[in-house]
Amino acid sequence: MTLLDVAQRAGVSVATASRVLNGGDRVPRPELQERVKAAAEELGYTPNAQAQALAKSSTNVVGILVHDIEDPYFAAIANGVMRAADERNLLVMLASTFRDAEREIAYLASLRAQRARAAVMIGSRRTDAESLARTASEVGSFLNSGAGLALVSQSGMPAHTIEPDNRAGAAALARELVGLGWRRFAVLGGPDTLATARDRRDGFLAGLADSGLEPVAIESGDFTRDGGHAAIERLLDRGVGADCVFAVNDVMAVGAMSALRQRGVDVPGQLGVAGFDDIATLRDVWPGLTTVRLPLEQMGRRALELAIHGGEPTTETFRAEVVLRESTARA
Amino acid sequence: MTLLDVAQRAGVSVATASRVLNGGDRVPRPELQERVKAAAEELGYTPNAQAQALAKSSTNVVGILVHDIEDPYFAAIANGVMRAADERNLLVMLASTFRDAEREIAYLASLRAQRARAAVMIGSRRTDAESLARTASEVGSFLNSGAGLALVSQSGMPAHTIEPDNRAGAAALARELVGLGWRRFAVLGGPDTLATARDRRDGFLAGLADSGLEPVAIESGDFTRDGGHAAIERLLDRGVGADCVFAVNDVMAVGAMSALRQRGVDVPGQLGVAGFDDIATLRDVWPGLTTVRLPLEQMGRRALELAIHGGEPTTETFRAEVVLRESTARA
DNA sequence: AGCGTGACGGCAAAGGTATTCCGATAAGGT
DNA sequence: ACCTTATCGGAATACCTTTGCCGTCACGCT
Repeated sequence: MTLLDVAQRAGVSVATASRVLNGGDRVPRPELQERVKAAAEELGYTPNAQAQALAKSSTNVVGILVHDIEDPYFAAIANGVMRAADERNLLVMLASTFRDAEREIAYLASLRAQRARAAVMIGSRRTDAESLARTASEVGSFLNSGAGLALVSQSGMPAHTIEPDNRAGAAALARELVGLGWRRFAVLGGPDTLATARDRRDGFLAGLADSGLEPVAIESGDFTRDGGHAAIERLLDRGVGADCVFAVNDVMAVGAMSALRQRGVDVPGQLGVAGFDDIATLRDVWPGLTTVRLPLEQMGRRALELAIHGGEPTTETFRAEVVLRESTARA
Repeated sequence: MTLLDVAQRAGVSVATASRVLNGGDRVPRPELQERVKAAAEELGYTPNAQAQALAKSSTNVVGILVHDIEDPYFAAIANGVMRAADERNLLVMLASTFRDAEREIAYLASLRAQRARAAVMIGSRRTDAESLARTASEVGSFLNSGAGLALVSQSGMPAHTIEPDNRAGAAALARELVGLGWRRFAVLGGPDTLATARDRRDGFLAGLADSGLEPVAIESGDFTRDGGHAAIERLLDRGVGADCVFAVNDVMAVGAMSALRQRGVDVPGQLGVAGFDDIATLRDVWPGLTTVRLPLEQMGRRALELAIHGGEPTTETFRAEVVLRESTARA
């Protein structure tokens, strides 16, 4: 089961066997190749990846860190990373941090211990100063170990960064909605510590400001389906007279639509609803959700490319595109 | 950066350093522990996981194989596996096979090369004889290497198996629907090579047969949203007079509902729709989708437990539970 | 014929850690 | 005071592969 067994059975040295099976720079005589390959086949030999990694001091493992793999947003980006990894014959270690900064740091350390070639961290950066500092420290160690790193939606670290243009996308959405005739907007924001949520909210506000408008209400909630559900209920209870509501991501928007349905509020008849992300799984909800599309898979692909390529830290911005559907149609 | 560096800085041997950092059976004198820990801290030492694995000839890596991580069905199960892995301090290598049997086999071989402690394969078994045989062969090698293995929805291999009770769940759904007053059923089946799709279809037919009913039509399509969309269109074009349609999974059902909406067919007024899986992300579609709930996360958890526990091959069946919602409500 | 050159196989070291075994030291018992 | 035993640190070895280097052999050229 070891290379030695193969070599002995083929009647050659381990060096020769290794050279045959690796197809490296030096290739043994055809006859020996035959013998070694046959021996490996008969014995069902599988190289020990750990030993290879140790000998070569490099691996073909890359890591992906997501907050929650069940969230379709992360799944879509991770999918892009995995496709790119597959094309390069890289193995993927994927960790779900369950939105816990400690786990994120611990996993990054594990990846370093594994001598991973590169890692991609997906998720919104937090603005909580202390955990940010500890993450930054671990990121520094990781990069110091010689591995590549790319961040998605998480700038401020000395690594490659993929940044969706949340502000511009949200601003464009605001302008489109105003163009449709909506005027009295409410915003369902996320936690203030999530930069993504903030950027989208602020971008939307900026877009409104272009038309001299201000939102009639801003309500914050979790960045999840239930967060959107709860936030809109609070909004309705407060009785602000909005005619259109913008949720900073699709799952919040869907949660909000569900609450509206329970309360008998017609969408878009009584209230328009818009989201952000254009999650594929949610494209069939009714009424179709107006949203802002992000090229999630492509962002994942590119993140992996940057991570394994290394080099000077780069920031690449991906444009977002407004998608108008029935949930904001005007009569 | 190696253990030797730490040992030298602490003025002890590598053996002692290893013993301190690992907390094995023998524990050095407290004073030395202090010194070693301090040295490790100052140097920012990270053990080389490859070298550890080589020395111990065992790893703390487990693998997950899914067909498509973007499919919420797989994501939910994988999530359960990852939670269980996290609790046991295991690292997860996740591979998306993109529904390609070759990739699946190759990944399993990679996992073997990595000396993974265990693997969980999620996805419907195929009934294609040839690829089944090759998979079985690789599964045999994998188990032979001493690693654990559990399969979800994929019986017929000599490994632990987690089996959702597709037949019973579909049959129960059929009986409930009949109880509601539906009579003329159509079935949107999946590819015939997918055992999951077949079992659900056959279970549904058996449930109908209990009431002496037969479906008015069976139409097969891809196991995806688009598959459901296309299948129902073919059904409508053929003009079969169904009053209720059962799709063998939720994403197909949602695709079908979308097509019905485009064609102006009211759900459930003109046609009832039911699915299978109770995907969390789709619980907010409207009208609410009648479906059969599977404890997906729990199945994932259990799969990991069985995989790392090893022992004699077991089969555990998880019960499914009918969830009635608006998509099959009778006026 | 002699020498240089190139090709090719094998030996051995390196890569970092866990662990067995041995020697030394200290403690406890008679 | 001497012997036994327990304890603990360290040297050495095993884990498996890759790869630099050396020796050999054959071939071609002068």
